[in-house]
Amino acid sequence: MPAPAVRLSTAEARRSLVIDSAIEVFARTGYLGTPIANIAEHARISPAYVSKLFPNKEALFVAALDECFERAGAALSRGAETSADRSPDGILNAMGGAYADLIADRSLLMLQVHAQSAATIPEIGAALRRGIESITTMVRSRSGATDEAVQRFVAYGQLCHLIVTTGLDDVPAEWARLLTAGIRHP
Amino acid sequence: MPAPAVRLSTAEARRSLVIDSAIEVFARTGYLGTPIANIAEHARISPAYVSKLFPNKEALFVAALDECFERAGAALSRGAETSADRSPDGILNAMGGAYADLIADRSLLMLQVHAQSAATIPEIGAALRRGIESITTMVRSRSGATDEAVQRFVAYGQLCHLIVTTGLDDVPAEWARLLTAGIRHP
DNA sequence: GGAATGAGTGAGTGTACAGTCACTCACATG
DNA sequence: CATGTGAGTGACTGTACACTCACTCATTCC
Repeated sequence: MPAPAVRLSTAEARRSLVIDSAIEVFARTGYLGTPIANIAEHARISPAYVSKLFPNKEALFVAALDECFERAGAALSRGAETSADRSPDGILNAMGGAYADLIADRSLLMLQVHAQSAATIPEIGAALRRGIESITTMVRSRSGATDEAVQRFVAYGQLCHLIVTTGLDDVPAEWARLLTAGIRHP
Repeated sequence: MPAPAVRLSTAEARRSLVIDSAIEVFARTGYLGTPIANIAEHARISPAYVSKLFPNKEALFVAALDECFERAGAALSRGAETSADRSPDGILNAMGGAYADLIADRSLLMLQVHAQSAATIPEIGAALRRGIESITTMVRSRSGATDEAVQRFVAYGQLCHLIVTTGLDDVPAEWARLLTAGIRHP
């Protein structure tokens, strides 16, 4: 009978689901702080099968990080497309807004922070550089902004990471207000 | 007279030495990635005694982080004092230079990155906020710069962290040059 | 029906590590 | 010399966790 033309591998589907879970759970507790078993539980799968789908924990983290940058790039791209103001600064601004929307749940952002902390593991450092490269080049080419403006865009993105990791939003003090002023973030 | 071969030191002196070691070793391998035994070895002391000097690993990390912000604050303060240009921007600039000198060895900087990754542990998050508060308020009061300029100062400091953790200096590519351009760092 | 393939797991194994505890030894004081 | 105090440690305990392996079960194909 007209069975599916291509035999779909359920393992591939599982891999995607596990990566989704990995992004969420790694983001919460970090690379070393997250047992594979917690990711397995979140994906409603046995720990043994996670270990069968990925050669080791490091590879799973890298896969999650890659996917994270994939999504961030897509969001920035969408932001650039839908910007009403077509000037370089206008497009940069729209991209910033799209990024802020994307990280309304903090998983993508937190995963980057954890990756920075684990960047001495060669594969993780390499994945991080790949991701930053893809973001940087895309921001530059899609906005047409100057090098200085792109650098500033990234710098304020990093400030945003600091604000979120330390929960500065909820600190009712002058110095905290100073740091968070005008920064779009969750 | 001739000093005895083996000299017992006071617990207070030991604590300082252990904190020095902790800054260096934690900076290299992170909070969860660093066994207490490695810090003990670096301090030429038994692991058991480290556990006697600090109630637990978390407290040791917090002590190291506090000391790290202490040193950073002192460096910024020195930078502000010795600035030839007494305008707010000139002082900010001098502080940036002093900070860049301080983190020539990357320990202080890396420790902050690891602290961000471990900030969900309440005591570590609190220590991080304390440190950032002290830096921010001191930069503001010593430089007399506007809120916006202080915010920018911190944002580019965070960019500097990104550059160091990912080793962007050693990446010979256009996008990497764009991000590192004009940033003073080790 | 029955063989082959591949999804998925339970029950381990080995190891690393935080924290403890009973102890030894250095030194100051009377 | 005797004794008290505090520096410093070796040996241990309990636990958590990455990864393995022999296995079961469902589906597909002949």
